[in-house]
Amino acid sequence: METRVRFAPSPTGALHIGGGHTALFNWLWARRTGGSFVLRIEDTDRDRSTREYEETIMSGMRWLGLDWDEGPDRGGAFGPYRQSERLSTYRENAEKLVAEGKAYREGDAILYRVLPGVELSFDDVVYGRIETMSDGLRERDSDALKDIVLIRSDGMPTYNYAVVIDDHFMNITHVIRGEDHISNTPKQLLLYGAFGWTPPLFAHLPMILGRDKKKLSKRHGATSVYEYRDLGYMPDSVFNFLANLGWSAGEDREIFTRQEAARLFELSRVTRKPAVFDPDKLNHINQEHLKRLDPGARLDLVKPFWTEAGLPVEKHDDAWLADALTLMGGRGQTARELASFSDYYLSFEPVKERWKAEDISDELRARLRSFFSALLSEPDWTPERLEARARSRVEEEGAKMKDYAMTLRYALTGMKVSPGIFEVAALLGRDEVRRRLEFYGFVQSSESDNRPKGA
RNA sequence: GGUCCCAUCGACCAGUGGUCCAGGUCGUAGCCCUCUCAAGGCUAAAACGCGGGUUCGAACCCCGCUGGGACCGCCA
Repeated sequence: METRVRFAPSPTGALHIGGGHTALFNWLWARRTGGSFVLRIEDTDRDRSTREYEETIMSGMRWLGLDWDEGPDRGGAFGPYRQSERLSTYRENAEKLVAEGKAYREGDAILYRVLPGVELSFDDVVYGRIETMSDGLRERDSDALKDIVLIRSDGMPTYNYAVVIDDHFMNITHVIRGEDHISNTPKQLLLYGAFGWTPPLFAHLPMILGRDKKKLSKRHGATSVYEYRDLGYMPDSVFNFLANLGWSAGEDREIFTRQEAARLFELSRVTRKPAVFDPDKLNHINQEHLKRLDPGARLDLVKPFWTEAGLPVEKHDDAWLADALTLMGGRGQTARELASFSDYYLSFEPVKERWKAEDISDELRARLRSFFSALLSEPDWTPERLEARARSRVEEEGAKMKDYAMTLRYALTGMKVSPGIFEVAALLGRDEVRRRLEFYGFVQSSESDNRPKGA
């Protein structure tokens, strides 16, 4: 039988980390088994559900690379895929239970009568055997059994009822959802029993917690997947990171692509312990994915952040910019960081803002002038030659490389950290290096008139 | 209060009765490299919550305790 799984968010907000995690595991299982991934919108809460959120959730899923086979936007053989469009199905089936005496009306609502002594145990794919009785379905602080509302007074179905109807009629084989739904499962099982339907397999996923071990919420900072996109994380990284929460590929594999994960995924390897969301680990995973990117792709990723910072991206040639990013090496854990760490390639402005060359004595300035003019006169403008030239100068003077290299670094980048400064100088080109050094008074302006050959 | 779930380094995972004085990764610390910072290489500190069983033998099985968490809405 074909595997059919579903992700069923309610469109009352953006796609959150927890929802993304659930969607991801459903996707993984569908792809792993060659089955179908259904997107169903649970919009029975009229007050909070909007089409806009529905769209936001779908684009959040697309950003993560989670494509679905059936859904409100693309249809399918088991539609409609919005609960608000399935009202008649809910009503008809509830009426059936009323006719059989299993449910009753109360005003405009329909409630299912909970009988005591009904065994509601099930074998969870990840949690194993879970034993419960209908006797546990009580009202808070009460001994009375609580009947289950099927249809509300406003005509809308309740969550616990709608899921059962939908999962049944959509032929869902595996219900993969958060652990917070374990305690809803017995109620749903009761309804499957009432209809005489075979329930799907249930696989509950561990919760994702914040640093304080509490359920992830707004208090913990970024919680929607889009916030991570805006922070400069790659979808591949967020995917990879989320996949490692509650599951491991085994063989010490931690960094992988969606396709690799889909090939390796096993529901039986899902953990039961709630997992704490660790931003440091996400950073690391993002850095790994960033490193694996080819220069062109990395450039595409970083460009928007340069543009956002007001840097003149169009003034430079793509290949050159890609080289600059390659030179950045492993620096920067996100595209945003990488963009900010590399601004000096695109413009001298931020450099000037960061560094004023204030604490340079006249004596030092004189030495720097002589050093930098020697450097600028180097005919072969390559990192190797520049460094060799600098070294011999340093040796002659009995000075330290650090003194000159750091000043050069400040003058070219305005930062105290950067890639090898001779590499940076080589890439920037002789003219640009001269311009920056002149600005700080480390080179006589007149020198630009008798510049050496090859400039 | 009731029902249910969980319990390995600070964090994420590995581990399914002996090969575990517990392994990998992030983070942390140190060293190497070095013009700086990353990256890279090397090293270190760091955990089976507690108590009982079962067994020749338990991180792995059972019970209790403790500690976390979820749910108990005409929200989903």
